[in-house]
Amino acid sequence: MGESEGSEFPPKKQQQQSENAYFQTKKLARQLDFTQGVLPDHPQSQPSPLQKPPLLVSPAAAQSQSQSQPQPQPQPHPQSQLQPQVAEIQVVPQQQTQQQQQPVRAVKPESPKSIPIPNTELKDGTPKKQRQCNCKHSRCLKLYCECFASGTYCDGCNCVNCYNNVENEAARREAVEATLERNPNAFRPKIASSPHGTRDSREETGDGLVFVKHNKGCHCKKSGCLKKYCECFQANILCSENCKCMDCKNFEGSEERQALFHGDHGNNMAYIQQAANAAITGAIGSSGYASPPVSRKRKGQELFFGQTVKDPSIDRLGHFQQGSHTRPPAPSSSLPSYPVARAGNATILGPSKITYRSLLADIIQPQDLKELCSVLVVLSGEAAKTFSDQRNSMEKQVEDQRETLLASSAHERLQSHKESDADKIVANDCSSANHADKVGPDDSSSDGADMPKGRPMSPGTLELMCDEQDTMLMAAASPNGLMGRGCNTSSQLPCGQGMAEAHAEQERIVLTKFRDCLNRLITFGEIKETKCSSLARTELGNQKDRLSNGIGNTRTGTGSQRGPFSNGVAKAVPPTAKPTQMVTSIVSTSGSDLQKIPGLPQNGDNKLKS
DNA sequence: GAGTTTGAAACT
DNA sequence: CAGTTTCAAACTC
Ligand SMILES: [Zn+2]
Ligand SMILES: [Zn+2]
Ligand SMILES: [Zn+2]
Ligand SMILES: [Zn+2]
Ligand SMILES: [Zn+2]
Ligand SMILES: [Zn+2]
Repeated sequence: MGESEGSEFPPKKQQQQSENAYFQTKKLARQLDFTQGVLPDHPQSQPSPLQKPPLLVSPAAAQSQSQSQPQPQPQPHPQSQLQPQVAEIQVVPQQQTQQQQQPVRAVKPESPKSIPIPNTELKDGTPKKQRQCNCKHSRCLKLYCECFASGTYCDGCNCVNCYNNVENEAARREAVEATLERNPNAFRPKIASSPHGTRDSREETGDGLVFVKHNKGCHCKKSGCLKKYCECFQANILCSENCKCMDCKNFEGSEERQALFHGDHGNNMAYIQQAANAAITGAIGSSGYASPPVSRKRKGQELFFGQTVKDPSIDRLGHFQQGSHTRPPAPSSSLPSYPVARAGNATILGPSKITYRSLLADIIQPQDLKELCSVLVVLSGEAAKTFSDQRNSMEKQVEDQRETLLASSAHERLQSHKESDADKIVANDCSSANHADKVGPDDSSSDGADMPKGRPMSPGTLELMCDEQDTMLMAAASPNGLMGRGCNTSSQLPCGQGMAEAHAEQERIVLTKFRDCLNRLITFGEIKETKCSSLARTELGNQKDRLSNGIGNTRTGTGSQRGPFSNGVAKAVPPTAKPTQMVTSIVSTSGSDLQKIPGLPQNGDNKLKS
């Protein structure tokens, strides 16, 4: 019992310090419905394969701005796919490498285990649910919590003493701040993309593939990076030079790795696990961690692929090693890419030029809007329903509708990108990045910006979408039965009066939600502003210095070769992800810097009031 | 479902 | 920054 109790909890320890702004959210929807009260609750409606719900705004911005991009990622296409929860990953476009691997999807949203399904009726076939956490001691306010880490509220989770919800927004906000303080990129997407221009290694280039890498890399010791314990593996990406894993078998050309996918057992997880175990065991057996590492594996690789990996440098750990152990922050690599990126991504806002960009730019993405619309629709329907008829059965209907709506929107999204399962990739950059050249030491690498989902939308677009909203509303409503059931209640109400009231209620709810949303946006902007300014101050000095040499430094020139050895890119093939798609999706957005902002501010002074 | 393993995140 | 502890998921049985 102790723990479970919830409410009280000792929260404290960490929280003392934090204060800052925080936000991030992914799912707007959830937020919007601020209430679970209103909605029946089920969170899940997640239509998309993506993980959690949608978000509207992204906080990333703050981060992004802050750092320039340390990383090299030039890349062009920011994508929007979603990715697993991995922490940070970068994607680079590349050529195809392996075809075979695709079978497995990297991210699988669902866990095999039993999840309590909140929703009930999901059809089996389609999973829609987003994943639910089972946190017991973190209050879902630490990155340990997948929900929190992904910027979403817990919804339908099995957590104990959860504070990651609207009701505990204040606490959550603090936690976010603290988290960001610790790691400004904490909520960033884990993936970034970059063009990989060179095809050096791969002969098989197809085109358009994307190279993805985890920004921070993994540090696995016993999994061989062939189990989901490994974030790289889980994200379906190859380990890269950013990884500090031991005895890594998650690289291109790895026999063990190939064995896992061989065939396509796409779904057959059991098989994969087994194979992974065999691989791991085998390796260990023969050499133990430290031993003669390379032997088997490498050989195999060479044989199979010959050149690819080649000598480079795989150290005993199986990594590429560049210099020697520590990863060279790769000066070269980081810098270089910059230029490339630009080239590749023409669309990006001007990296080089410093143009003014609204702090709020790109925060709202198309999908977000859709989500918002969907949510509002649902709310509206629900309100109407509630108002007119409070029968229990209705809940179900609403839910279904909601699910449907979300699903459709997600579906759309997907279609445009084509699959999504893979990951969210982001490109980098952004905006603020302007300063180009900064190269950070390495780590921060990320920076670039990754966004989790989608593309940014301009204000104009947003406006346009408003109309669409109406349309969507109607369209969505009628077909699904919102009208038929929920809405219609209002419209069909016998008396006009009831209807009017119902409409009033609907309007109230919708507007309220929207207001909340805007407030959040405001808060986000404020935060971003703050960060920006401080950043600017901080970096001004540095920048100057760099400028002098900086740009000039192009060691990289084209980027084609970034590193000493083949560009450092990782090994790469994303099995699941489809390269092409990714690329496509990525493109559109260039400035993705924002992440989602979770927070909902409700307090501010300048916030909108209803 | 209980128990173990694992590596990220948090903490010191 | 390294070493340790905490945590929740992945995995095993
Ligand atoms: Zn949680
Ligand atoms: Zn949760
Ligand atoms: Zn929770
Ligand atoms: Zn790993
Ligand atoms: Zn790795
Ligand atoms: Zn690895």
